[in-house]
Amino acid sequence: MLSFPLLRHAVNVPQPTSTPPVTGARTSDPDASTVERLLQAAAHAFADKGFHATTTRDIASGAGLSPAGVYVHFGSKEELLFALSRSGHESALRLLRAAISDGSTPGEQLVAAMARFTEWHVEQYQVARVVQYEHHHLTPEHHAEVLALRKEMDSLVRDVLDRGVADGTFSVDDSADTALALLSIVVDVARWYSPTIRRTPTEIGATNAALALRLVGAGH
Amino acid sequence: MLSFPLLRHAVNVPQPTSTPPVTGARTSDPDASTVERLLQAAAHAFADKGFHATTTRDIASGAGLSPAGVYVHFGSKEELLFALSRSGHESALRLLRAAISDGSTPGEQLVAAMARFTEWHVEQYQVARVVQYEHHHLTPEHHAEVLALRKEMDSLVRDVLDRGVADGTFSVDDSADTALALLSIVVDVARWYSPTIRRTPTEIGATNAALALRLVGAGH
DNA sequence: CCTACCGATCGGTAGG
DNA sequence: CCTACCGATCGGTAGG
Repeated sequence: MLSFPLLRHAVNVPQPTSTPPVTGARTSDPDASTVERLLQAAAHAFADKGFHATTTRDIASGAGLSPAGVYVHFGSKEELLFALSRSGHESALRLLRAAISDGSTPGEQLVAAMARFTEWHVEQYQVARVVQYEHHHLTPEHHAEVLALRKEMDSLVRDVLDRGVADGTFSVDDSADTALALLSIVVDVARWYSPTIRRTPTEIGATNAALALRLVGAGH
Repeated sequence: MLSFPLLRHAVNVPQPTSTPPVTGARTSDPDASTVERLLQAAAHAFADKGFHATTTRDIASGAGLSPAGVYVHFGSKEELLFALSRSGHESALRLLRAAISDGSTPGEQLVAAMARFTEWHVEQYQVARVVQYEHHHLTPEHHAEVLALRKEMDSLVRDVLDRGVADGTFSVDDSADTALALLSIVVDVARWYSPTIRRTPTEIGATNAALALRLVGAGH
């Protein structure tokens, strides 16, 4: 299991100092494993230019490798996208599940899910962009695998809404429509966010959590 | 001024019958002008595969032209994207302004803006996808021109919110954050919508308008 | 608006 | 994991 999408943790690990200095266009952490560097460089490039506009040479040089270096670790450019997309979806799903299990009421669960999922979209906005906007470029088989994970995210949110309606804390017209709108607010962060924006992940997460409570009629 | 982004109107115009039958991969209305057919074919292809994955040959054949036919009307692939993106932004802006001027109260204006802008994203989802997700591929000069139009859309929505707060019908914590969330709900339609979805544009528009009222504390 | 074409680039492979 | 390379494709142009 790749730890890559949760770089916040990896960054706090003690750093070996035996690595040669970074040269050229390398954009990824020189202390990470080669596969992790490739995934990081791919996330960077795919988020910035999109899958098709990114060349395997961009990714290779971003990871500090020769043009053919990608093919030592991945069979094709699409397989690299798949590895990145799948691990990104799995991280997001774990995060959502953890946030929901932290809350003891539907209101707390909704707030935790919106805040933490939003924070992830900000902190991992390059991975999030690939997760949300590049999965169409996968092969049909790989796409199907990722779509199953996406449906699971949707269900998790809808289930929180249904529990809140059942216990009377939420009031929504249609839980599927409302879940989609909640996810729209979060997913769209990956579109508009840029590192030049001053607001912190926590602030953006708190804003989206408050908006979510309004949307389910529990905003006061 | 191109009428292209409002095809609903063009389709109701009487059709001349002197046009030769459609052959090959043509995807656009054979009765439209060549420039309009190129813009239609480009919207189709850019929305489906993205700017970089689309070849000028895809667009040319979609419009019923030879591979070099694009360059009779546009200097480059990017100029074609710019023409499409600009006319799409202008249509969207006109639509938003018209919807807002139709309402006499902030509540009516918000409902009209959300419903009609959402309907546009559904009915013109290919143009909307290009408008919302492909503008990064423009040259810096063209990008700046389009960003000005995007800021104007944002201001229109924020102004409705501010008027509703001023007259006491809305209650929002921060009008900029709330305007962004409202636009997220609309823009995200271009991501998730597909023609296989059964709900009509009117239904989706009404749903988003109702969600918007909840978000501004006027949902009951 | 088309045919024919060019230079550049790209994904991927051979063979160390 | 690299050097060297190949076949295919692409954006764009010449010259009708």
